[in-house]
Amino acid sequence: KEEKQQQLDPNNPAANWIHARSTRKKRCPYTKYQTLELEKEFLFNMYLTRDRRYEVARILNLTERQVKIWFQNRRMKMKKMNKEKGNKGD
Amino acid sequence: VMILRSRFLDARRKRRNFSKQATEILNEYFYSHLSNPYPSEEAKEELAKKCSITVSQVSNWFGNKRIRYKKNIGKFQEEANLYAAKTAVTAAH
DNA sequence: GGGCGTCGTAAATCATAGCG
DNA sequence: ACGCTATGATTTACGACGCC
Repeated sequence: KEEKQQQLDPNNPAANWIHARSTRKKRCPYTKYQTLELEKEFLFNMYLTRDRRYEVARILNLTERQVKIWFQNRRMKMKKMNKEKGNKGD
Repeated sequence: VMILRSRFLDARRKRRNFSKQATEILNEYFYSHLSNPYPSEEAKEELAKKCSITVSQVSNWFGNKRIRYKKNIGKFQEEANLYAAKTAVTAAH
């Protein structure tokens, strides 16, 4: 394995679009249990109240921020699925 | 039965690689916009049409391409030169 | 003005198509 | 037939911006 962060030389056209988000938390896949419970909650309602968010986070051992973001992502996923559904049924 | 069930549940992941021609079109765009490989929504729609794939698939392709390119520029150098040359020839005519 | 909304994306990971 | 890697899709986590 090779290592690497190649230093982009100024000639490289790609020099500017590569920007590293240094302080971002690494993605960590949720367990089946966590995902299942989140899906159940989503089925109950797509938008969380502050109290529900607190409860769900506590029960699943996630932060409230993670739960909030999970719901945001889940709504985007639903929107995408509906859009593709617009074309025919196989 | 379990096999059929798993296939049904994971049907979304059923995929075929894109045609050689579609890949060609996407790569041409990518390498001719290397300084900013972020197609607008309209450009994505046009690429999708030309490649006979969906706009989401175009977005996925660019997302994967950008990250994989950046992770190992050396590995893509040959490909980059190939498309750069192709674009140059096209422009000349 | 803070907090949650969407939108587009990065990066990691998943699942498998396909090739040697 | 099989193992491996390339490839397309999905999953977390944010930044940027909007609205109330």
